[in-house]
Amino acid sequence: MPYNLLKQNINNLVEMSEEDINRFTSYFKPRIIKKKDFLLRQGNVSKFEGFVVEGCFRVFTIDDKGNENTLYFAASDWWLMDIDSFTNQTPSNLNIQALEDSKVLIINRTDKLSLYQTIPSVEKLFRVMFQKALVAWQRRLVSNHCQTAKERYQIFVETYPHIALKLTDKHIASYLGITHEFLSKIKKSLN
Amino acid sequence: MPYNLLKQNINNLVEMSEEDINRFTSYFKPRIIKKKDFLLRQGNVSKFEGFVVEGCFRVFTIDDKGNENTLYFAASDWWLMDIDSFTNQTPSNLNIQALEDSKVLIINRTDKLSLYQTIPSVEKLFRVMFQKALVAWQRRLVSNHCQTAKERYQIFVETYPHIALKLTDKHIASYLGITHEFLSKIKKSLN
DNA sequence: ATCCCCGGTTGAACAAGTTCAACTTTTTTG
DNA sequence: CAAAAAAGTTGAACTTGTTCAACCGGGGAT
Repeated sequence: MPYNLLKQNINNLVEMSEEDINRFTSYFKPRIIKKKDFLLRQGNVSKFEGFVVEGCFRVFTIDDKGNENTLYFAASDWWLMDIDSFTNQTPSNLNIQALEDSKVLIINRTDKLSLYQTIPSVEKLFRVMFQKALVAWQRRLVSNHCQTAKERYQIFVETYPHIALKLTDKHIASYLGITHEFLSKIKKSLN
Repeated sequence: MPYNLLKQNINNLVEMSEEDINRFTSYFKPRIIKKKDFLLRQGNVSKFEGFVVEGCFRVFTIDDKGNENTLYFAASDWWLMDIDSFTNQTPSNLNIQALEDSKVLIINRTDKLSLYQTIPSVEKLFRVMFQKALVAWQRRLVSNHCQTAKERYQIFVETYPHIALKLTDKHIASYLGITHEFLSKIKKSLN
């Protein structure tokens, strides 16, 4: 039952009536994404938001110089969206790619926008979700400024050991904002 | 009329009835903060959220090694809060200090929490506000990973020329995540 | 089974940013 | 106004992280 995971996730964020939760989640459709396939490609306009039931995704952007930068990884129980493109219907700066065969629940934009209006607790759900995410992003920036790449690497693998297992060093390096060569040297220095 | 600026700011975020806006903003109390005084100190628990009417603030944290890191500056028309401490009532990691004599509108925690429940459009207001802020923080992290300090400095002064004028180089350096000595060398190289 | 492509490793030269210390200039305060 | 404090500058030595190029090894596609 993939919907149980979603419902549980919502329950951990806000108190919401059984009825509201059922109605809200009923708009999500399951979708299978094969390894290496894209849920969203840079340049396209995002029409959906997603919740990962199984598998793992990488959300990254490629800049003018061709550098890949990973914003975050989304494994089971994580949300997946390009807020900017979804909200403003502008071309996305993000790529969302499956790192392994994955299962997601998808809600489309039209449905979500109308649910904001018809189920007030959905506003609260996302207010709380964004609020939590904002704190995490602020912490990450400070961590980037105050800690060395080595420290950030250690904290990352300690904090997300299950996710780290699914990732190549290239992915981790692009998340930490360093080259994969340098990450290799960091790992060597840790022995 | 300081409340007009606040009302205008809200109107730019969401559509809200005259009545709701009036009721919501009526809970904000004006407060004067003198230059160098603190609206919040690291270690204390935040009981308020604020909106800057006049002046300028710096929101920063001091880490274990004694490094100051500036999360953001808040001049007129900006919101000012420690979301984490306000939400979870945990000791704050942030300092909020006035860089010049300033005027803010303050809402206390009890009032805000009850307004979330009594005025549904307040949920929406903050959902949209946090959503926008989240996009900005994601962009800032990518910018930090993909651009040099020199590039980030130039973009900062171009994007916020009016704020940059009020800041010392130390403040700007701690926002960019570099030492003030290095910022001095960057500025020299730009002549 | 084979090929090859991709991920990871290593080294050397280099660039970006830090540290510390000494000094000058500007701002604050009594 | 004077004195002191804070902000900014500069240089030299150092650390952190990058770039490029060469090499190794294993897993996927055919």
